[in-house]
Amino acid sequence: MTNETKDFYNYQYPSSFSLYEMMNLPTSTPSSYGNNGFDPSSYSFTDCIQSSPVAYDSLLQKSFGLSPSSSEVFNSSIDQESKRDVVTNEVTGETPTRVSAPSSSSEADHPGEDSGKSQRKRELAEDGGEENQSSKKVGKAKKNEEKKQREPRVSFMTKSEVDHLEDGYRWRKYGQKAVKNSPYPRSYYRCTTQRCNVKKRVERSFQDPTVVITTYEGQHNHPIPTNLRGSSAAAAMYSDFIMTPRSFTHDMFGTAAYTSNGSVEGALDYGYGQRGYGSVNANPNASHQEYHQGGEYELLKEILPSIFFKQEH
DNA sequence: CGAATTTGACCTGCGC
DNA sequence: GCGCAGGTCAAATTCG
Repeated sequence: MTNETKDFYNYQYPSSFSLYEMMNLPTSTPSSYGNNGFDPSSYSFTDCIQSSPVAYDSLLQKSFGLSPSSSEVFNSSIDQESKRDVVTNEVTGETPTRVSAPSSSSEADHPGEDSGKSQRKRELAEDGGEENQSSKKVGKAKKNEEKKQREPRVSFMTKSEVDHLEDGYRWRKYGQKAVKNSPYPRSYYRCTTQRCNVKKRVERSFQDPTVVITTYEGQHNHPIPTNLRGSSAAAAMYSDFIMTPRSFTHDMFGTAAYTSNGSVEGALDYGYGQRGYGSVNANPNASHQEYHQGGEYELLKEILPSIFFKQEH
């Protein structure tokens, strides 16, 4: 694996939480998350697992009717700023590598920057450049102020023939860029709902063109548009969705299904129709729901409405 | 005709 | 400071 490849994976999948936390097991590196007081073991999948204390493969089986041997497992992660520079290459299982926040996250670094940016651009056009310097300075000052915030990101890989998988939300494409060292472009989408600034990037893996890498950024603040709920079936028809937290994949499947290039294959029904905003999840424990408000768990529910949070009985 | 997509230009951060 | 790469804008174009 080349360095670029490693960078690629490190960028896409900075580890955010480990299997140990997810499974509520003791971890030897508890200090990893102590920087900002954010304890991922209190959020993310930990409680998902806790609320349904089964092994991941059992989770797959019970929740999705999948067996590890029949669904292809790739990676996903929840990206949290405080943990961004603690990175393990879960794909290769290589030694942890320190990776600084990538420049590609520049926009993510400055949510809400868009308006200022576009305003600046408009000013440039309208003023004929006379106010260029001042407007640039304003932009920079504004940037610094807003630099702290960064939307959490979740990325995962999906085996699919279509680039843009239907996930129940409405997206507007606002850009496309060629990706270095990849023949496949990266597409940029923004949620079309007003005041919802969730974005997602979609690109095809240059290593495995059958794999689509989707990165979500931010949290939806609205329900899924109801008139789209049925349409996801089409995407599910020819996509094998794989939802595997990055560390999860490595730690668990590194010794199990994931090792020998390990794949766990199968189709997964998106089933968005079951989902309601903030109301549907796999966790029958109401207190958990409250507990997760605003955490990664919520984010996951928003982003993956039916993958992990749907249970049919 | 409005909404969505395309695409070239532009902006920003980072590494050298 | 410069060049590169990622990310965004917005006019033009296409689509339904």
